[in-house]
Amino acid sequence: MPRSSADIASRLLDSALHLFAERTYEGTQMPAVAHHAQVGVGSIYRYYPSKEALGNAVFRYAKGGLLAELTEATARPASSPRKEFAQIWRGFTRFAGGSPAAFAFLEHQQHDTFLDAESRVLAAEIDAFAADIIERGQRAGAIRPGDAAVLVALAIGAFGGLLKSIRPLLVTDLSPETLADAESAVWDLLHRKA
Amino acid sequence: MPRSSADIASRLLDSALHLFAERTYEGTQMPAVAHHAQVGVGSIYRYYPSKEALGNAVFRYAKGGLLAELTEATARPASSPRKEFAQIWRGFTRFAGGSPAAFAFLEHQQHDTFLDAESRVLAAEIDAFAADIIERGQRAGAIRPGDAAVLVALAIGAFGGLLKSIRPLLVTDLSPETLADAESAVWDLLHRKA
Amino acid sequence: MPRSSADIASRLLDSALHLFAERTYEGTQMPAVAHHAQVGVGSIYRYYPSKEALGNAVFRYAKGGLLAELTEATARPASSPRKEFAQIWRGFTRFAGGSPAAFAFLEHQQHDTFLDAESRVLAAEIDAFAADIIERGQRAGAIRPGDAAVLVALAIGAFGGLLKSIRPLLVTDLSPETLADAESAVWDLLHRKA
Amino acid sequence: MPRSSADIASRLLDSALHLFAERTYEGTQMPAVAHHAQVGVGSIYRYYPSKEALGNAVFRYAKGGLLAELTEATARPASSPRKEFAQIWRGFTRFAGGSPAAFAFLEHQQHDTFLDAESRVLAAEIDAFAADIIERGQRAGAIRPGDAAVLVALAIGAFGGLLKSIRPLLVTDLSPETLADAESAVWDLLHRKA
DNA sequence: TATGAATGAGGATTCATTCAT
DNA sequence: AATGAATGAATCCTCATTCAT
Repeated sequence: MPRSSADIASRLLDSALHLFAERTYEGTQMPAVAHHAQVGVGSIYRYYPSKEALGNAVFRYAKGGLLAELTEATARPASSPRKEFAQIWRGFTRFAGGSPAAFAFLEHQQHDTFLDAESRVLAAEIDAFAADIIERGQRAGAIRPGDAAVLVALAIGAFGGLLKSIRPLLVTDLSPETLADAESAVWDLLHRKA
Repeated sequence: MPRSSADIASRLLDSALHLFAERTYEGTQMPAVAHHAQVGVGSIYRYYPSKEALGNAVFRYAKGGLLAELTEATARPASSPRKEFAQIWRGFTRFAGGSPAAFAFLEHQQHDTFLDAESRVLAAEIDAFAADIIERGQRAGAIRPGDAAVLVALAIGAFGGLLKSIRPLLVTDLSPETLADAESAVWDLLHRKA
Repeated sequence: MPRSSADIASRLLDSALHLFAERTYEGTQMPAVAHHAQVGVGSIYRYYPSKEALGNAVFRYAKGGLLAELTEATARPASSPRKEFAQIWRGFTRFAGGSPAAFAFLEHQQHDTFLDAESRVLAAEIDAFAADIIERGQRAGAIRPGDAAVLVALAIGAFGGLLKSIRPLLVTDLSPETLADAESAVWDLLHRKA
Repeated sequence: MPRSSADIASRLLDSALHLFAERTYEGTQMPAVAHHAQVGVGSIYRYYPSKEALGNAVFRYAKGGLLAELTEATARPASSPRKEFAQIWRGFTRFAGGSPAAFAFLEHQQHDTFLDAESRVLAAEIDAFAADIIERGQRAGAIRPGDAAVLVALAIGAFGGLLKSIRPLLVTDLSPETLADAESAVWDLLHRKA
């Protein structure tokens, strides 16, 4: 089972993501990452110049994954705001189901200690993406008025809360009914009542 | 102005809370806590046997503060589930406004690394308290059916998201209108539609 | 035998000087310095922020010691250039005898890797001090003409070579006759022949 | 343009010499040597079993070069001790001019950490060669009496000091006059005065 | 034969904790 | 009781050396 360079780099990314998600960036030691990735400590530094760089790579990997999922989920035009919300919900669900660690890691609030400028830009992009959808819904009269950023925060917060409430953070452990109930609850949070 | 024991102990708690909220439990050094509390490093150990103990004390201090606020907010019986929700919302708002650091700290997901059994019990109590209120509302037909824990998670998550969206985490920076809008949005999340 | 702060700082300086002289700055490990000074590794960092800072402190300590010795040796005016040379020679001899490690360390050529600006200034001062004496001797007609810096380099180089030739670098191991012979040889190197 | 084995081995030697001279043996990394020699790191180990072995090879290469230069310079019998000294001086000058790095490297004092027995023998040979010349001069009454080793040390030290005083260590940067002046100064150091 | 990615022991530095004052 | 200097285990990172290609 020969390991290519890309292989090692990505295994390091995955290992770091898992450990950071579980025990915090600060609480994870480089040797632990190496061990989890089944690689020598020194090898980490061949791919990432420092722990901080690794932290940023992990952040961008996770955030980028979410962005990709959302982009894909909303690729085909939805026939109604409710449908578009369903697409988004599905994107989040798939992302959280496919990469629970990535979702958990992004939920952490302590990124400020190591994020660099580029990472912050990416984070802002996602926020803009989400705010844009909300604003379209508002113009269509389907979503309640008010600061789009606030509505985004409420909705994503709710989704995050839902995930946090289950251990380990596996959406797949939620029954389809529970998930559907949660979806309509969050839709009601956003929806403009008649 | 000699300082009483209780004085030092509580200043340490406050300082630790602030720093933990800002830079993570793992990312905060004991000397930093001592410095912030204007106390010698050695003194910390007269009040808290270890960093872990301090971390748990801080957690219980914060969680206990929230519980107290919620208990007080719901002290007088509410005339309707919507009113009771308003009480709860007010409790959260007051708590987050009065101790932003405490709220921020509780939002961190990484407590698992240092929480002891007693702290976990306290955390469970709050959850039970919240679930109980939801269940009462469900029995009264005012809150949508479904797993109460899930609804709690969604609502608290939404509130947390709202707070996270503003920097620094100061509810007091939100306009009364925004806050009111958010409150009804979250109520709609919980409310059983006709 | 309680150890004062100044005590530790200076013992660290001495230990580092000895080890740097013996095995190079690069070849000396911080734990070795700590061990030699009978101090914990961490303590080094209470007095010197980094190995580089320690290296510079050692350099300034050694160079400053030489400057002090030379200043003292030439404190009282000499009645002739030859007498002044004898004073200088005595200064070097006393310095090399009293702090063999300091002399040996200064003879190393590899300081460039860690010296900071302040250290370089000090080094330049000594050079100026020496050049000044040579120039006075030249004006008095006692020292051969030519670039003073070159003459300084030749004379100090000769003295350094003398020291290097004995192991361990102890001037005190040289017989008074040998030392006197060397002194007149170096004087002849400088002296203007009739 | 495939490179022969000897080619690689000698380029490694040159590169190592340059880097060792500039940044110390301890301060030079094997990858840096490989890079400078435009060779893969692994290749070093095909020619030199270890860094220590490379260090010794470099030392012997440099010291051997000096010995060769001196041997050649003194090949034809000199008509007087002063002429013989001129030959030696010329040998040193040519060596230092032709291989500044080699000369600089030999001036380092810290070889003790890695020199093996064979290298020490070679070093002793050079010393003997020089002492022998001095002793012949003494017997001829041209050089001052005293320990030959001490005189060698003084003279070579002076020459070394001269070189050190210029940056970068290039004899070729010294004017012919300065060089001639220095030569007679050092001769006066050795010369028996009437 | 030449390479350079992979390794892990070793080096500089940090920080929770102790203890003499 | 309060302090903060001292400590050394633990952390991040480097680099001599190996080995599969």
